Amino acid sequence: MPTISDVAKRSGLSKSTVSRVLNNYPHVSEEKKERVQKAMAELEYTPNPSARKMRGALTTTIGVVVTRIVNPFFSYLVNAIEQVAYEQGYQVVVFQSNEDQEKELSFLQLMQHKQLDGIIMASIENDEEVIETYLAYGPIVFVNEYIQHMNTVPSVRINHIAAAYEGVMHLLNQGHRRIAYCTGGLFEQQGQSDDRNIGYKKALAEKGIEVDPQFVFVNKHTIEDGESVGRAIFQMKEQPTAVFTGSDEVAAGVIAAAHELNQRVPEDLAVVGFDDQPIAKITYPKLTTIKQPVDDMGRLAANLMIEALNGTTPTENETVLETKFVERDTT
Amino acid sequence: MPTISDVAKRSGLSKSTVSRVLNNYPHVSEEKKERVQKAMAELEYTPNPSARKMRGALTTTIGVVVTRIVNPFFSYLVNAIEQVAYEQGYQVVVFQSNEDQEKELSFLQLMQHKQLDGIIMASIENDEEVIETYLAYGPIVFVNEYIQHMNTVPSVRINHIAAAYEGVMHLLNQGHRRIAYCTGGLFEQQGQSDDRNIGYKKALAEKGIEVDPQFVFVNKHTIEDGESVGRAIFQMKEQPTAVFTGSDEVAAGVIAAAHELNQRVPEDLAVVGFDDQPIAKITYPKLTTIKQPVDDMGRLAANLMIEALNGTTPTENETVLETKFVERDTT
DNA sequence: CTGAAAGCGCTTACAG
DNA sequence: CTGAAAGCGCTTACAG
Repeated sequence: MPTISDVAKRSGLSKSTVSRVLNNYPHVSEEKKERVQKAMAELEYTPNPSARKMRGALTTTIGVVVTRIVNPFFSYLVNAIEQVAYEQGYQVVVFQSNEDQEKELSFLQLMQHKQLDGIIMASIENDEEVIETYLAYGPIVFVNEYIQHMNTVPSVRINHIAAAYEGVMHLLNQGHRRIAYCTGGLFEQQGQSDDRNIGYKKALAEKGIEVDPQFVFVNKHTIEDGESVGRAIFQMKEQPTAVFTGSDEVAAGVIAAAHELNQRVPEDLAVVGFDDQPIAKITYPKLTTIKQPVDDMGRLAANLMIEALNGTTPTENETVLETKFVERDTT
Repeated sequence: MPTISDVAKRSGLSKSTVSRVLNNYPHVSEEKKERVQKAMAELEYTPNPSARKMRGALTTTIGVVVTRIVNPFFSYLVNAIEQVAYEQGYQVVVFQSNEDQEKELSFLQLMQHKQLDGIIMASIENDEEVIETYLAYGPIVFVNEYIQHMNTVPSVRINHIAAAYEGVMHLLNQGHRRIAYCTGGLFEQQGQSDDRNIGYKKALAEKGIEVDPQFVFVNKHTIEDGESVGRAIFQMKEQPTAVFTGSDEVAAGVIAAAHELNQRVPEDLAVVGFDDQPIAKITYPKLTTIKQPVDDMGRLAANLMIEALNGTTPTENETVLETKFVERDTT
């Protein structure tokens, strides 16, 4: 591997000068600049990133934390972030926390030694106080998740309350009164994860309907989870006539369970998904769902990060994107 | 950030000694070792990875190249690799090539400056000669894809020929004679990507059936691709009665098209997928497919890589895993 | 505009 | 068993 000294020797100039053209330092004469560039090309020289980092230079690497990359929502989000980052000359490295606080912490730590310039968090396991500590080492951007009232970190997200409200209200307007509800989190909790719950409760309350605890399913994420929810529903004495799920995958599982038990969707059970992933179009019937602008979210988060890295103070500290109710055939 | 000098000062020893305990160097007295460890703990010292890399030390980072992370096959593969790597103290960073040679090349280059210890390639865009060059900088392992007769790089894969043969033969045995075929690649080409084509042709040949070029769809990857394939099939004068697809996603798209056009699966068109991804269970009817042992593939590839990094010559240079034909309701 | 020198935080012969 | 010193490949004041 050729080093900066090799380039200096070959061009007959000093390492300082080579370094200056490498970093687009303004005051280098055109002539020497060309000599250096010629030498770099001939030697196929590429700077050693480790050496640069040690000098405190930027790494042009952005970290993205997600819970699980096999979740399509996250893989599409990462994809969008990567697109923007790549255009701007940044590399992105993806970290799976698996909802493990310790793991997430170890990723945050990578900023300390300049292995990462900044971190985009699409999931949050640690507390506000902990995360705040790492702000000293580089910018952090929240996307998808956020922490309420924490304005030291810019966030990009959707209005979960409104999205859930809209979905549930759609079912109510269709005449449904017994509406089951699935969430990936818990039903009684604090912070952002409670937003969809609030939307559900709000819609019900407006119609004077009380929440039936039996109809609430917590901690549901996968197709399998959805299947078991479906089976549970169809076994109930007083069955719900509709279910609002937290993700297209759970919804797809519910529909699969309906087929299994020879129940009709939407006649016996209406189903609303969340996300509008590709699978929403291959369930049968096709899934009514709430479209998240996942590409926009990723792109905006990436842009916010790059702005922060360039020292620009972000114009928006809290970007809330619109969701879109997509009516298909399961309602 | 505390440095090695801080630890040396605090423990009253030299940097050399600190470095030795850091690297588990054998000849350090128990007493000094403890003093160093105490100082490290008190200072919350963590070594600077950039400085270590510059000295040529391992980075304990493994790169994984895939075409697109939004492809579930790849996200599950990455997930499995990461699990093993994490247990062994390695970090993995994922690279999307988007089937771009240049991009892939830039990832390979990261080994040159020790940013990456080794690379697991789940997709291959560059030629054998190019890839071979980078072997000088670190180990490479192929998983999923491979290059025929290239025995300088260990590979983990399935027998694509046998898998496709089995799927097509299943249809033939059911009496189908007009069997369409979708591939993610081309139909006439060389190397590994041709393997499934060979299996298809072989099965047909055994029954004395000629390939109908009209029935061959190339370059199909997504659900949307599958839908257009389905529409094309149902428009044909002499329709195929079955289709063997290259992925569950394409198969799901075909099924969606069938629903749209009021055609029955499998009565009007039998469908076989490939991969056995989660979506295979939520199509209606449930998808008959070929299960790839994606977790095993990922785990084995990761283990091969770690062995290579530890200087062990791998026992197997070419690991071929079994696929499993999973009959559900679309055939 | 250009170069010599110091230093980033480590590791590793070389002595002892 | 332990330490002083050199060096990995860069960047950046400091002079000129």
